[in-house]
Amino acid sequence: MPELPEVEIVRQSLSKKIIGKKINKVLVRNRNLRLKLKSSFENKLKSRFIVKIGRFSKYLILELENKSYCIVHLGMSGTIHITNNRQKNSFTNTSFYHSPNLPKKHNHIELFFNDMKLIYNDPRRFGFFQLIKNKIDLKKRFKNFGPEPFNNKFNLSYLTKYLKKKNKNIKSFLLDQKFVSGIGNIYANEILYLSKIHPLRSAKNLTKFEYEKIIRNSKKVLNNAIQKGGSSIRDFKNILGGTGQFQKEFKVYGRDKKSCKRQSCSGIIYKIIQANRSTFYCQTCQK
DNA sequence: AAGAGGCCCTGATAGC
DNA sequence: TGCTATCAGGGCCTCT
Repeated sequence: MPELPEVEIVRQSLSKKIIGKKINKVLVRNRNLRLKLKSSFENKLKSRFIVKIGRFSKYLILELENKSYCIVHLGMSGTIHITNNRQKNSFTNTSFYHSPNLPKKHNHIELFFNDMKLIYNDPRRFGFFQLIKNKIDLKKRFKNFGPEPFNNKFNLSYLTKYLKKKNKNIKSFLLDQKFVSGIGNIYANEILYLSKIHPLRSAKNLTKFEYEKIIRNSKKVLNNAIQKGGSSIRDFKNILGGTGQFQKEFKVYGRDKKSCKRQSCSGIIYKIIQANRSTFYCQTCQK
């Protein structure tokens, strides 16, 4: 599911709900997430206050008042919901309460606050919670990650230096978190479309102008997606159970055999498999 | 040592 | 209807 924009939406909405609140109780139903939860997990969170909710790349970072952290990754199918914890299954948001998509299975972790609880649901269990004891370790955790597209470090000299010596296609690099953090399969496809670059092009052979387009369009696509509340193609829900709207703006993702949305282009969108992932591109305007 | 490929897991959908 | 196969937004590990 979640690439940087979706995680940012969760961060923003969660911030409004649980900052300053105390975790009264921690309930774990399934410890076998991508990272197995240790037996000390509950006690390290219990009675702690949440002072801030940050985000790096596709990771949520809950900061606690004792300067430790809880990293949350949503994997492919993870969602976080906030509900009223007084009445069982009574959701604060009525549209969610009536939603047929109300999750029942796979609620693996619950954090109880005074007036509400946070529920982590993840059918595929590719996501995880990870406790980090201090700021130094937090820094270490992300030391091998490339900059986010919004970071000034993601600039022309960085791209040139990084890509010129390597032999891979540009799509693979956009998905490579060591190169750039936060882009996943949907947005990689959309960025290359906007940049009119064929996904199979060798990264080192792109022109300076094309590197600049990638930098510009990475920011643009992710910012637009955040503004639209993220993309919901199957699993993604915000914390009240609502869907994002950016999927309506997809130019290529999921548009196999459909016509190119560029007015001046009469091309068709093709789907290929690249590094085990679906790639969508316009045969005509992406060169 | 970069790069390709397999794998973790469940659920939705397509095809027979 | 019910089976099997395929695919899904991520990232880590292994092998060459």
